[in-house]
Amino acid sequence: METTRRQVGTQAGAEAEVAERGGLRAEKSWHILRAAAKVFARSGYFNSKVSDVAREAGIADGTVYLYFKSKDELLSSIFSAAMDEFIRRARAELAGIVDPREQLRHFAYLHFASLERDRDLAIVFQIELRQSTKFMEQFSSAQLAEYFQIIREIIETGQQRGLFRPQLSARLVAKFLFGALDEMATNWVISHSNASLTAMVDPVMEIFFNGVSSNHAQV
Amino acid sequence: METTRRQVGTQAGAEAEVAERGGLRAEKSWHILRAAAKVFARSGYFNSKVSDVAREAGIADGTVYLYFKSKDELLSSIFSAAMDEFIRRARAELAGIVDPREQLRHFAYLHFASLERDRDLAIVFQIELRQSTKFMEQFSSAQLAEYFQIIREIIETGQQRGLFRPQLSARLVAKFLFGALDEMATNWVISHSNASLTAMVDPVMEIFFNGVSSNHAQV
Amino acid sequence: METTRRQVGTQAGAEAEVAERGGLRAEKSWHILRAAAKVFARSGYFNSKVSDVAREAGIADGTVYLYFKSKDELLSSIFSAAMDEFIRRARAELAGIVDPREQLRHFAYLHFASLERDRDLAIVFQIELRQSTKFMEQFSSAQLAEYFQIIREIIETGQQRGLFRPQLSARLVAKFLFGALDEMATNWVISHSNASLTAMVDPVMEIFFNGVSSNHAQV
Amino acid sequence: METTRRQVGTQAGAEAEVAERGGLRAEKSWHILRAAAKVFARSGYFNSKVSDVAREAGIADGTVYLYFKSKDELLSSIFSAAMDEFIRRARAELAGIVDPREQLRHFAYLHFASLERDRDLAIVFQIELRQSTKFMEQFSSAQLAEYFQIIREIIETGQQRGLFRPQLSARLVAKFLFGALDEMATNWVISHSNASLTAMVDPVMEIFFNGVSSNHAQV
DNA sequence: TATGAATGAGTTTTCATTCAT
DNA sequence: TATGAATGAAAACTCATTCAT
Repeated sequence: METTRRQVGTQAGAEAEVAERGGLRAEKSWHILRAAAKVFARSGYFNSKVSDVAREAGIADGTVYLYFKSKDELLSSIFSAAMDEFIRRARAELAGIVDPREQLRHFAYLHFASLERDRDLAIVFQIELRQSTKFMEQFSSAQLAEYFQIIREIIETGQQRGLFRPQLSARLVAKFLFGALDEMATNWVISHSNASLTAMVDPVMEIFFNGVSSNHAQV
Repeated sequence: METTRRQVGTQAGAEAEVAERGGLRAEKSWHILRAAAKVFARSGYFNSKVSDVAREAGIADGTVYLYFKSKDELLSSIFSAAMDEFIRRARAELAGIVDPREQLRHFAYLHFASLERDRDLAIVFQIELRQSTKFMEQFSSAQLAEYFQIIREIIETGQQRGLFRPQLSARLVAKFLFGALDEMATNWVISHSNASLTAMVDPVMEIFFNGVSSNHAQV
Repeated sequence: METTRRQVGTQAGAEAEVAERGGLRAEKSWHILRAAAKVFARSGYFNSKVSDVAREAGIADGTVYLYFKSKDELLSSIFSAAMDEFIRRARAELAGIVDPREQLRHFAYLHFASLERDRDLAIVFQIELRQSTKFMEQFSSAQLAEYFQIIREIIETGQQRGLFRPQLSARLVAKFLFGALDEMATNWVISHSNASLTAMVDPVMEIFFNGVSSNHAQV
Repeated sequence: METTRRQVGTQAGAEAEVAERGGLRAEKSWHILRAAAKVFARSGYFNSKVSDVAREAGIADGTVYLYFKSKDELLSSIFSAAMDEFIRRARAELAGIVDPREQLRHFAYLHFASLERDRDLAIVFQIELRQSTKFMEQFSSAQLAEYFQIIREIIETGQQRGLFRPQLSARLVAKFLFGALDEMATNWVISHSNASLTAMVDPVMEIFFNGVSSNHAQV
């Protein structure tokens, strides 16, 4: 069974797409966010100066503040924008899949693909965004909640259909899966791996579905 | 099958134990580290001032620098000290367990127990230490490597004994497990949960061993 | 034979002149340098805080760093600016004098006059700039070299014209003269003398030209 | 006429001599001063730590304060001790010389010789001691006064005997000579010259006595 | 909208000096 | 006398943010 590769698009494609969706303001805003992601990925959030971001974006320092109200908001907006996009796409693409197992697999694929096609974003997501309790508490609850919600819904559907073991807590399973995917992603970023991250989807999901025990001996 | 609860000790017990092991210098060094963990956990690393740590430890600002050469080293020493202790204890206790499945379960138990008994440490580990590429790259490789190595060894032994599926990459499985455990821990910290973290060991390991699929349908 | 007193200008005159020559940036830069010289002269370089300089200049602390990259550079820029000005003026005015003896005398006059008309500068030059090997080695070679070069050229010309004893090392004579002038200046500064420094030109040059021996007995 | 080379002694000789003159306290005090001079010469006064001096002297930090009451006093004591020694020696040796011209020459010789035989001392004298108005004003007056006094006395005697031009201000001439000697010394130190400093005595004194003008044309 | 010069709050770290032993 | 652990004052510099143009 193969990893589904529905058109995830190239990075350039994504840029164009986003640009055409918004007006001029949205376009510039997005342009600044791209610059910020690149700068943060290169030097780390704390070592990056707002003026570095401005220079990368080809605008004056003050202009950044016409679009974002603080350096912090630059970081959280990178997260929000990418998460919105991810969730929008996930919901859209998952709607076309029937089997909850394939839905989960595709969800994992989208997760990895969105990081793989934009390494700057991956670095910001896996490394820079983890700083500070502020982010972890503030954003986790707000936007990650929907991420988890999607997984939970699929799990619950799968349980209703007899595909997943019914006694498992859907909430726990969702965290379990996220933890596994997140660790793969972090590891891929930190190791500066050139290997494909999406190639990990099948092996990871295989363990997730079947566990590590052989002949399914109950432990 | 129950989670093994070999004497993990209380936090107070641990303090006394460490103190008697070292000389006066080690004792004071450790005292400062405790204060730092408490302060960092309370306010976050970046919002904490070295003078806060000094005050918490009941010493002068400058004295901190007689034991640690920078604020950064305070953070990394919290990690190192706890990891050393964890690994030492894990190796010791795992040696007394024969079944690789029980070894993994106990490993997970130790992981959760060491965070649960010291919430300051847990916060520092799950939140504060994730900041900056510097830490992630610097310490990951050095000390986390041994953490992963222990898991891998158990996995491989289990595979040789026919307990774990032989075709799985031990490396991948180790990351998978760590990711799941780490996410549980982070979630426990962020949600300010009063629930027991160690109580999650069995449910988590159950999924890890058996997967989420019902009747083990190969996906 | 009198000391030539070509228009050396007042301090106020000098300020205006420099200001009109540069752009706005140069003007502000120069304004900060004046403030720094005043503060350093008053309290000494090490006892002066950058914030003292900023307050004296009527700007914010950080603004100093938009024009100079360190407190050190403030000190060295005072030297450089004054030396550039001195050398420029010296070369210009010496060009109009034929007799090498009068050239040397005028050179000494300019040296003393530039210190006398700006006591802050004099204090910085004679006292504050002497601190640290760093300055002495760094700037000596770079800018003092031209100072010495001017003297040497005059000496050599004088020797060719039979005015100065040909067997003397021009290099040695230049150091000899500088040493004598420098000591007079330092003494004038340290003693808080109200006496005229330029009044010392003729007596000093007289000894320099004729030596201390009476009836020219060869010693 | 040759530069007199009365036994000025080696540095090792000097150390022994001083040591035997004082008691144990004086000996240790002197030992610390040697260490301080070495450290200050190597790193500069401001970059040197009291603990560096203590380590160089092979004693504990606190012990330094049993002999000197501050880091500042360490610097000024180096000056005082060397000046005392210099003046004592100069007065003693000059007493055996009749001709004021030879006295001056020998005085210059002693000045250069004492720096040449102890480069650490030379660096401290020519560079480190010049820092801060404090030193320049405090010590100049106190101990340099006697230095100048010696020169003035010789000058005045020489004038009475018709050897030096009577109309010259002895005070001015003393400064003139000191300035010239001081500049040679500073130059020798800064240029890291391996050339002999004492070799400069004769050429310098020759200019001092006879001036630079040829055929003694009155300028 | 865009600019970019100016602001000024904020904190780690050093190291001379002390003093209990 | 000697030690050296502990003290704590002190300041250069950065950079996010503002605002007059």
